[in-house]
Amino acid sequence: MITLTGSQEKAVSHKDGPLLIIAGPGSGKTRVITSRIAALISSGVRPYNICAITFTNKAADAMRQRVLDMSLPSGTHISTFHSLCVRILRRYADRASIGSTFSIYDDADQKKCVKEAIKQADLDTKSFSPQKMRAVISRLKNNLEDVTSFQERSSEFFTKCVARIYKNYQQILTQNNALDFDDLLLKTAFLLRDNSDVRDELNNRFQYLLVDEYQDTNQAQYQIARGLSIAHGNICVTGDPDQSIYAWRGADISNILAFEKDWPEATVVKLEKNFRSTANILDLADRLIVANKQRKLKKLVPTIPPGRDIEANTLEDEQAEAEFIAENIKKLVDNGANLDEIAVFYRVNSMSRTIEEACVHNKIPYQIVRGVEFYNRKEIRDMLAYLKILVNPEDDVALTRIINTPARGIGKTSLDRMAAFARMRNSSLYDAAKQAEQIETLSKSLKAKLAMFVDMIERFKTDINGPVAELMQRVFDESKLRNSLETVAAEEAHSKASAVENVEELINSAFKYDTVTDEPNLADYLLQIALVSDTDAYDPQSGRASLMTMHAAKGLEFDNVFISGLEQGLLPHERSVDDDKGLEEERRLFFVGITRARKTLNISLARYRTVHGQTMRTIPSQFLFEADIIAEDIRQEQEQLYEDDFSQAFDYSANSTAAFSKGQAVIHAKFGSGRVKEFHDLGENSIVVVSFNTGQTKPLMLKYANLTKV
DNA sequence: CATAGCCGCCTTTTT
DNA sequence: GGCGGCTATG
Repeated sequence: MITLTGSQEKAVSHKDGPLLIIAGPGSGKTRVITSRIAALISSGVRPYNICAITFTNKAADAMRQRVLDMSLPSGTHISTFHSLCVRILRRYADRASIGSTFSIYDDADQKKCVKEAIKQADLDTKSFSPQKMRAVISRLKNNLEDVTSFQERSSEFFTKCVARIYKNYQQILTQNNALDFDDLLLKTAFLLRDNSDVRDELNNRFQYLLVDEYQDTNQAQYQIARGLSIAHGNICVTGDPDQSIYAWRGADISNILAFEKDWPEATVVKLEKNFRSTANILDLADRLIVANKQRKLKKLVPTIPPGRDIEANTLEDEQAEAEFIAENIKKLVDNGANLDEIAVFYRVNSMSRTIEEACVHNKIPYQIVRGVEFYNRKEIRDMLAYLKILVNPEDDVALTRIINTPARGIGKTSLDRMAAFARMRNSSLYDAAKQAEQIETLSKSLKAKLAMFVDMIERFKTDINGPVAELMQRVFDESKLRNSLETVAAEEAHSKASAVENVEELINSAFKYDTVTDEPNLADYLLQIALVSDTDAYDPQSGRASLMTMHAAKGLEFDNVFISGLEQGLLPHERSVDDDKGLEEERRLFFVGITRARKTLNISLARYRTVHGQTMRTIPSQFLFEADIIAEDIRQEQEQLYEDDFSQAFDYSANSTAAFSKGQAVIHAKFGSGRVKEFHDLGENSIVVVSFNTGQTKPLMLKYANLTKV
């Protein structure tokens, strides 16, 4: 039997009208949401009329499971914003002026299209890098700025160029009958804004709206939530401004701060008690987060005794750190801990490898919760491109990818000729392939090859309505993709997890989809899989330790947590420290990491770390000092180190030509030119701190840095 | 048209 | 250090 606190009770039983739940970490927020769904249902609301929106698929799955566990009648819509938008857009495709069989483009597809858009605008990809332009366009879309409004707003040369790229990019997407991730939100927001009948219909369909992690909604998501509840005002949002860690993706913390202004009659419930972590852990989290100025004052109220002290340790390098973590995991297990209850967090995915190796070495079973690595594999993308073209023949990106994969003698020249033909006819590449006979520039043998290709695709197409796994198996075999992957694998027998196995894993997941879906079909499967990331594969009962980024850790909790890499440049990350906003978000990220831990928290850093092939002396994270975590240990060590450095530097530089003096202009192979800011002479371990012209300041180990004096 | 080899580019976090 | 894309060669 679960007892609710007074404020939880209030949040659960609140019925009509807007409700804002400000909930700190570990406050039982998810339980409150599910209980609220139950309360709504028992008061007579049909599950069908309830819509709950979560931040990740993983969270949606967990909530669905909880609803099941409570034996509630099914029918409640539970999904992420993106999945909900896909459903809405498919249903109202004509109203939104999009084809109902649209492809969803991810980052890599987007980048290809942006590159093409830059070329079409006669701009060079050096001054306008596809990567950057992609990010700029993404940001514009998240802020609901469409091509027209951006064009009107741009007056300077640069922004005008961006506007042209944006326009071309959007045109390319339309031609391919494709939407990118951001379009899913933007098109839905505009659909709701511009069509009162659609809005009314959806308000009637979803009479109660719940949005979790509201602090991480961006402008587009905000407008969707508002549009979906404007008629009835039955919108319940939960969030914690201190856990906002997606501003880089357009998340707007003011959405939650302004909720009471949007809905003046809103009921506000605060859940401040923490039922998760020991008082020691919460103390630390509190000490850290008070440094943030952009926040509403809030204190974590512990309900659990102090427990174990927070551990903090400095290790020699990242291998030693990983080894240290692995050994401590072993100790925990020896003392009876369950591996499911152990997690290692880091700032960037690339740090997983060292820790993974240490786990292997120490025979610790582990699972890595990665971003999108699986779906970024070449063989997976190839396979999915085959499937996409079956559903959406307009998808030129998919067709370009597979028309000669595996090699079937249709090279770049032929593709260019087809593209010219397609442009003339204003048709797709696949259409050009179909009409190959009429393309005069193509040789006879090419026409035959294209006919065979088209024939194959058309044969696959007959099976798109029905179970997916079987079709995928066929495509894999008959396209000869399997064959070509096997050949490659045979040549390099030592290759990693084989490409064939990866595709088979994909087919397995499709088989699962077939079994749990009422009317499985390829179009539906592709839309679903486009929104799935590896992160969703996290299995809370795998019997293995979990390795993940702090972003991926959002919403999870573990008895024992390790946080690694507490170093300047890493946490806070160097790309985030330019302004206070970025720094505060990094602080919140660390806050999220800390508050995942129930019982023990183990923080670590390395003195030396090799990043991108450069071994560098690290500087302990400012957060350690701010939160007064390892005051003595590290502070003493730091002071000692710097004293040693300076005295030696003084002695050494007096009679050495190798020494770098302050202000010396230098050139570095990677970072370009800069000036020496500090020089710590430690013999062969000397460190030069250089402030580069790029604006970055880096401590470099002399023996690795390969610096040239100018 | 295919292949191999080289160059240059990027590398924060994710739906 | 890894990948995609480009170029030179067969």
